[in-house]
Amino acid sequence: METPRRDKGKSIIEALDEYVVIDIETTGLDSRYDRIIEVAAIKYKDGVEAGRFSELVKPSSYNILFEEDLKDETDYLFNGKDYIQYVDSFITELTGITNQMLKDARDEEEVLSDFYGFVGSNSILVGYNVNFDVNFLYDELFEIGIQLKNDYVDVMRIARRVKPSLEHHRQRDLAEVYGISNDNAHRAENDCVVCNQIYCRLIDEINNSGSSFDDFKKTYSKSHSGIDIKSITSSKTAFDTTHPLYGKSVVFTGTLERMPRKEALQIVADLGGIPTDSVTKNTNYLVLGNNDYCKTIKDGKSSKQKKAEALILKGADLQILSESVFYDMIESE
DNA sequence: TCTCCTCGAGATCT
DNA sequence: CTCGAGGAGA
Repeated sequence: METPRRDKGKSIIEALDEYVVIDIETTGLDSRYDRIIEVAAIKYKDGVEAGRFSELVKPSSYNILFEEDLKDETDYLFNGKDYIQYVDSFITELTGITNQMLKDARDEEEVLSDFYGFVGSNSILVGYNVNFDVNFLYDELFEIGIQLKNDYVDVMRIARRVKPSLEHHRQRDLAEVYGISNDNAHRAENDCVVCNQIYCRLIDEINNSGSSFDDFKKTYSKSHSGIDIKSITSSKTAFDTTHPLYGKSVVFTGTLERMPRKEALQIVADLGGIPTDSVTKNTNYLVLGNNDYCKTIKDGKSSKQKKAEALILKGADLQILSESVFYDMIESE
């Protein structure tokens, strides 16, 4: 069971003059199972670098290999008892980071604590598909008692809008388009430098296009669903931690009878729950409103409900509630 | 037109 | 996750 990322910062579109570019390398793509192996952050102020942090990370967990798994191309360590592996050969190939390098690195608690100290709690983070990095960092910082709340600018999001004709919008593609050298790709510090150059070039391009960056921002402003889920936060600081909705991720489907969805989401937040708008493995409750009006739903079940039912079959910690049960829950405070 | 809600398709991070 | 397209209702 996982806990939702409470109070995680939100994705914003901004042309900042003060920010921190971040990048991490990890043992894989899945923040539930993989670990951070390198972190980097570079501060910029008014177009000038104002500090740099870059360090390898020794993960808190590793694989133990059996004798028969010791292939020539596999990079492993022998600690006197077991053959251990932080990273597999794919990651070593991709990043150039070896098990030997990680063995000599500081523990993740120390590095991440220093990293957060460098970045600060009020800075705005900039990165490429930076939600990936923020999720890993949120989870690993949370383990050492730090909550990462910084808002972040995803350069990839801007790149897609500025260069819609490009076939791909990977960091390396944008680097190529702008003629930015990318020799040390997939080392965190290098990727920060490259990401920053792409960010600056994109901003230049927007400002030179005849309209302002504010105009550019407006093309995002009308939120897609009508509800900006991240803007729903609780004004309270203390919660009843025994309330059934406390710490739970809640999703609504359909139209509620008694109140607009936005109001219901606000109530969830005020009870210490986490308002969410899509069903994932992290979802704890799905509240069913009325879907009668919606012709696209043929068999009476929304896609959210179907997804939730599938997750429940797989043993997820998720309950489907009727609207009235939801009202009972919020009134039993 | 604006608000609130839906589905489906398509990328990127290591 | 993000975005585009579209229904329903006021």
